[in-house]
Amino acid sequence: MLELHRLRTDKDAIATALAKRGWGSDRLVILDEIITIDDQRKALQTENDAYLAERNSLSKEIGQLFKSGKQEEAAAAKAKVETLKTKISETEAKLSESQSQLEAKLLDVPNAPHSSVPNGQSDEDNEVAKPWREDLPDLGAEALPHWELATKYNILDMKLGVKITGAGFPVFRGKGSRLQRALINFFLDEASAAGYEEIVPPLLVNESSARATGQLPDKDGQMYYVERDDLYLIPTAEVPVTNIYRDVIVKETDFPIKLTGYTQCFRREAGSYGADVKGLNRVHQFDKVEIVQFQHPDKSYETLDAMVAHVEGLLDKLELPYRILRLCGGDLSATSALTYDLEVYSAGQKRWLEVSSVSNFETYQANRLKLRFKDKDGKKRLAHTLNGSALALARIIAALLENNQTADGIKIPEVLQKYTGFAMID
RNA sequence: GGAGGAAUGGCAGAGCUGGUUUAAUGCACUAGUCUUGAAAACUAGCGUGCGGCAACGUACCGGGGGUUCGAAUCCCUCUUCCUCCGCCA
Repeated sequence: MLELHRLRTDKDAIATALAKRGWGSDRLVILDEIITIDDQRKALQTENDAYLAERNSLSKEIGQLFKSGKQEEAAAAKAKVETLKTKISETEAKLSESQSQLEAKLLDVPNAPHSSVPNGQSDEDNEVAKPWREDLPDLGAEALPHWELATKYNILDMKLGVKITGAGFPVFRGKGSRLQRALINFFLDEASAAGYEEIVPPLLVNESSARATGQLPDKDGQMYYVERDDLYLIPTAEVPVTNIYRDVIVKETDFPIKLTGYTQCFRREAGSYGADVKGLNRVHQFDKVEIVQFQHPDKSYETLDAMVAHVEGLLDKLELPYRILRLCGGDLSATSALTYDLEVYSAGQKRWLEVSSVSNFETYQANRLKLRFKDKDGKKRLAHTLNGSALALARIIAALLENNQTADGIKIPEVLQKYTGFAMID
């Protein structure tokens, strides 16, 4: 949620920023509507507070009158309070109505994109912030996509997943499973070495948590929901890990707070079709190591760069060709102010696969989380939150299989060999 | 799943036979005095949201609802924790 105060004082700048998301004047009227509702809300509260103050002081008087035995005067005062109570319930009803209107409207406003976010409608307008530094690998016409390699070496079985659960639930086996576990350990070790505290969080979260990180209400349909217990399966470790700091006021000196967590992730994602969703390209359950940081507002963009650099380091060590995209306004998620996507080139499918998304949410997420810090003057301010995948496994495996295929089998990158215990899938 | 007990400000902990509680007190924390420095002692400050330039007002004692002129305090309900029983990797 955008901060109301910022919206009131900096409306024009926010409107300009929202235009990058394709918001025209027809949609931007919501900003003025919000301010009008907020004005009403303030007036109602002032009115209601006055009634409450009067009731409180009358009630005290009544107490005194009873003590001194003045029953009749007490009865008269009671009658006065009685009429006040009707007014109070009226204004309170209006007040809560305008509060919920305000909140509903605020939830409809996405984050204001950062000044560097390019204009654009869709993923086709994303800007290549950093192209791959060399030529892309060309394995020729013989190169197989990962789903065929998986079958050839019996390391991944999508059909078995259909039998056990349904489409989009991969079953890894043998060296495929070992590779999966190796990648998780490699990513976690790298994150620890970079100063992130490792977290093992719950995989199911309650409604408050899903709301605080912004999955609810807008992405309701993307999460699996356990109705009987009113819990949601997490779509990313971001949700439980970030919620560690819900309703927390930290010290300024605590920054940066760096957390990492490996979890399985569950996404319903009403699928697309064809090659986009084939094999591991898009699945309902996948593994991901997430990195999360909470940072002082003055330093969050340095931190964003550092997080991107961390992910780049992982890809370099895995010897995978990648490029970095700066998402345009139309492709930016509602909560993000600036997002870099890292895409890996997968030589079997001859296409780029998104393996990481690193974002700065500025105060948008912290506002719902109520994650604050006390600054030097003792004033409470919202922190900036950032997160990124480091990395999502399924597509990394897809790219590793495709790019490293040889006539003798699939080569394991050197850095992973101490984790897998083998150098070749054959 | 069954029975009983509990939930108060960063922590500990009063209040809980309803009315100067605008929540005592201690610890921790912050600033100052003293000191060569530290400790101790002393002085002051020290929860959060909303409204207000401010004074101040208002709300919050696990969540929600109710009774009452008035609720931390009484009632209902939900959640969580503790003790005991049952089941269980």
